[in-house]
Order: sequence, then structure tokens, then C-alpha cells
Amino acid sequence: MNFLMDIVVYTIIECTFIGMSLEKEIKQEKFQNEFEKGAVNVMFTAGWLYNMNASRLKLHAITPEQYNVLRILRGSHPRPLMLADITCRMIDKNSNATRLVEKLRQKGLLKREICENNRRQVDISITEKGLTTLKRIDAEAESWLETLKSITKAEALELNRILDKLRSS
Amino acid sequence: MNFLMDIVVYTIIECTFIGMSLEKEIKQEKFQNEFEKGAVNVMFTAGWLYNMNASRLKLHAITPEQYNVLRILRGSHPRPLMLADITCRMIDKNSNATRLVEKLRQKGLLKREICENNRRQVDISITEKGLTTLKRIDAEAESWLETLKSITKAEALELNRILDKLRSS
DNA sequence: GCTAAATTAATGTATATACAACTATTGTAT
DNA sequence: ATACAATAGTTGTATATACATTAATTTAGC
Repeated sequence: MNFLMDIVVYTIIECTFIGMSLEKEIKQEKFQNEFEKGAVNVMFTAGWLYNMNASRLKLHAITPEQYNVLRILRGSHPRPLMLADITCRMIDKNSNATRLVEKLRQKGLLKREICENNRRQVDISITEKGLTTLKRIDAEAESWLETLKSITKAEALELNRILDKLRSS
Repeated sequence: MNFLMDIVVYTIIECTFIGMSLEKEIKQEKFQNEFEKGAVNVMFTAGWLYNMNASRLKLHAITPEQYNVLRILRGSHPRPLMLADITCRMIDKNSNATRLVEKLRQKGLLKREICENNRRQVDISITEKGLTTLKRIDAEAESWLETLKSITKAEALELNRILDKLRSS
């Protein structure tokens, strides 16, 4: 997270017992129960995913957070979004959209215009250069998606179902 | 989360189609397939978990990363650990253990001693105050664990299995 | 023994994040 | 109309992160 994760991952190492995969990866570990292990596993895996992402995006000189903003903007293109729209879609409400947007503007990947109807708000939209950049990244995304296919489609569905249920409390 | 999350989470918003829970939570979203959705879901859920964690730990004036280090040290207590031992258990290899440890030392939660046998290395161990702090946090952890139990034990097992498999590529 | 390589940790620096405080503009109540 | 509240973004600041570089000590080769 932040998840990112690099997320921001936390782990718990309390014992020398070695069990399955997760325990091995973070060295001698024991969890209170499957639920706690699940929470750590989600955060650990998120960090793993985020790192893969970050390194492939690095070649294009953008961070995962910046990539996120660009994709959000492409999603509404050609309609612009105001800053608050971007923030609420970013999930990490803490992350500072103002500064993220400014970074992308400096790179010419998006443009900002004061909205005439409501001068408090700013209309933000992706530029041609931004679209081109995303297209180049998309073209490379194949191998990244292949990595995810170490699980079956049925397992992916099950994973999504369980995660949605976990958050529904 | 940011983690996490605050994790550090990235999302993809490209459409106005509304489907299940994850799509709703990050507003009008459509994914290429279940695999991509799974990756985003893991990172999003990690951020959600990290934020819950961060806010409960804030009352004790420590961050999730610092909490992680303390638990690692408790795990080996009373044997001290060197810095590299802590780093390799932290997963986020980027995070700077030197400075995290220094923060905790300033709070009196751990102590550092130059190792006599090998003066390059530093023996780090949790203090009584550190143990007491962890104990107080443990006492409050019940409700946090309860939150995780919105899924069944079987689902938690399945979640762990799928995540381990996902990373095994 | 002396030099080169490896190990262990600390530091520098640019960027990012968390969170509070602030500015500007618009909406609402009297 | 004026004052007060709500909305939309920006800025300040302390801390954290990423990553490269440096420093100190130990090990190994010759």
C-alpha cells in the first residue's frame, strides 16, 4: 500500500516452527491462527505484487500511484475529473492527490484547468502523451498477467469472493 | 498499506460498469479479467487491513512497521538479533531497519549493543518496556481478530492456500 | 603479514506519506 | 446583504521510504 502496498507490509515472527510457504518466506514463523496468518498473507502478497508492479513501471519513470491516477483519468476520458473524484477512486485516502497530479502534470501526462462554473474546483484530464504512455505500458503487461496465472481462474474467483467477504464486516 | 498498504495500493478504473463489492468500493470499475481483479483486490484489502492496524497501534504511538520489529524481537527473546536478521524477516527489504530500530530505541522499547565477537554487528533485543507495550497491545487485539472472522476458518485456509500458490510462480 | 573481497551497518538524498492547518470560493440562514 | 458553514484544493511539516553510497570490520588469498 499502501499497500502497498511496497507496500507496507507487516509480519509477525514469534517462533522457530517452519510450516508452509508463507512461513518459509518470512523465516521461522508461527501465527495465532489461520485468520491472523491470512491477514499477514494478504499484506505480504500485496507487497510482492506492488514490488513487481513498481519495477516494471520504473522503466517508464512513473510510480504505481502515478500509474493509478493515469488509469483513473483514462477511465473517464475524454471527460475530466475533479481532484476529489480521483482521491475517492484511489482508495488510499491519505495519499496526496494534489502533489501526485502535479508530478504528472510536470511530465506532461495530464493537464489541469480551473473549472469556470465552480472556481474552487480543478478539471483534470489525461493528455495524448499520457494516453501514449499508458498504451506502451499496456503492451508490456502480458508477462505481468501471465505471472498471475499460476492460479486457476476458479481460484481467482474464489480469492475475490473471500477477500470481498473479509472486508464486508 | 500502507500496505500498507496505507498501504500502498493501486487501482484501475476504466469503466462505469458496476459489479461486485470491490468494484463498488473503488467506484465504477471494470477489470480485464479475474486475475487482474484479484491482484487489485489483494492490494486493496491489504490497504484496508493496514489502515485498521495503523489506527489501533496509533493509540500506543507506534507504527505498524515498528510493531513488526518489536514482534520479531519478542519472537527471539531473550536471544538478541542482529540488524540483518530483522531486515530479512521484515519482508519489505527496502524499509530501513537501522532507522526503525533507532526510533524504537529512543522510545526505550529495545536496546542495541555492539557485539563483542564481531564488532561490525549490533545485538538488538527487546526491553521490558517493549514487552509490556506488546502485552498491552495484545490485550486489545481481540476485536481486531474478531473482524477477520467474517470469513470461516475453511475460507481462511483456502485464502492462504491460494495466496501461497499465487506467489509460487 | 598485507592486500583485496566480503560482511554489516550507517548515512545522504530525493521523493512520498500522514495529517493538520490554511486559503479561496460557494451555499445557506436570517 | 451579511455572517456562518460547507466545499474544493493547497501548503506545511514531521516522518517514512527507496536506493545509492560510504564506513568499519572481518575473512580469505597469496
